[in-house]
Amino acid sequence: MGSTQEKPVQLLPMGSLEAAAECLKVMAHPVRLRIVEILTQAELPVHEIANLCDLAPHQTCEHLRLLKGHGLLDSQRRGRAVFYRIDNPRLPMLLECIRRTCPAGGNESADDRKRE
Amino acid sequence: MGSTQEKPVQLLPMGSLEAAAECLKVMAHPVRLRIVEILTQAELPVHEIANLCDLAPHQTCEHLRLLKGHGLLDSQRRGRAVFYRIDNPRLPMLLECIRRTCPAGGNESADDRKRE
DNA sequence: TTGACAAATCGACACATGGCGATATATTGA
DNA sequence: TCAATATATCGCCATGTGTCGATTTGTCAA
Repeated sequence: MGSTQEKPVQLLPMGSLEAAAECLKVMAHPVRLRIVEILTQAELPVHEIANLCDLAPHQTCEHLRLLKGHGLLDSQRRGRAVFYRIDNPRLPMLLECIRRTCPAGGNESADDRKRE
Repeated sequence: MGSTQEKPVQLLPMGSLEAAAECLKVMAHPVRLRIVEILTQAELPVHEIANLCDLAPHQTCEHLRLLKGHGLLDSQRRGRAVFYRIDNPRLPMLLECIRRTCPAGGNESADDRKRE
């Protein structure tokens, strides 16, 4: 230890890892992954998101609030509906990363599954 | 609902999202991100990893055990040392995703980020 | 104004998790 | 055998998180 010979190891600053961990922590939930996946493709109001996720509206709200509270989503009210959209470039990239590392490749739609 | 105008929404099967969330949950920790980052570049014994992470050996063990328990790492004993290495293709890709979405681009090491 | 709908918030609970000290196991060399 | 090094595990406690029911706020139409 403490050798003068530094290893050719290039490491990210700890602050970046902490920020990334924070983001991953928020995203480490199947429903929130689904929400972000949906919002990648469309800007939608809460009750539509809840519908697509098969989730109670007020639970959907809590997930959305958490995501927005971490600067991952943005919202805008139109009439009585509030539309959410993605507000962080890390999210689409993370989703792409997940798609590419899914067992089946993840590029195909869900039609080869019985559900949904 | 039931409109004839359905959106071409392609969603991953829920099982894939649950598996991905599980993986993200394990990786949502700055130290474990650091460990995986290190192991991306070299196969190392526990005490070296602990050293690079500035962490107590037995804490390093716990992180390694958690990662291994989820099939993300593999280990091999050589003498009295146990070497760990990455055993899941999702990890390098996740790290790459993090590097590319870091504020500064994340390609440079921490020591040449003094100015600007 | 009232009523209906949409979204958000609050309080409480069970449960999981991280961090820590202490201890246990495994391997090597004397 | 024993001691030293290297890993691994255990028990405890404080904290964080997910989930739920109930309630509140905001908006529109009549």
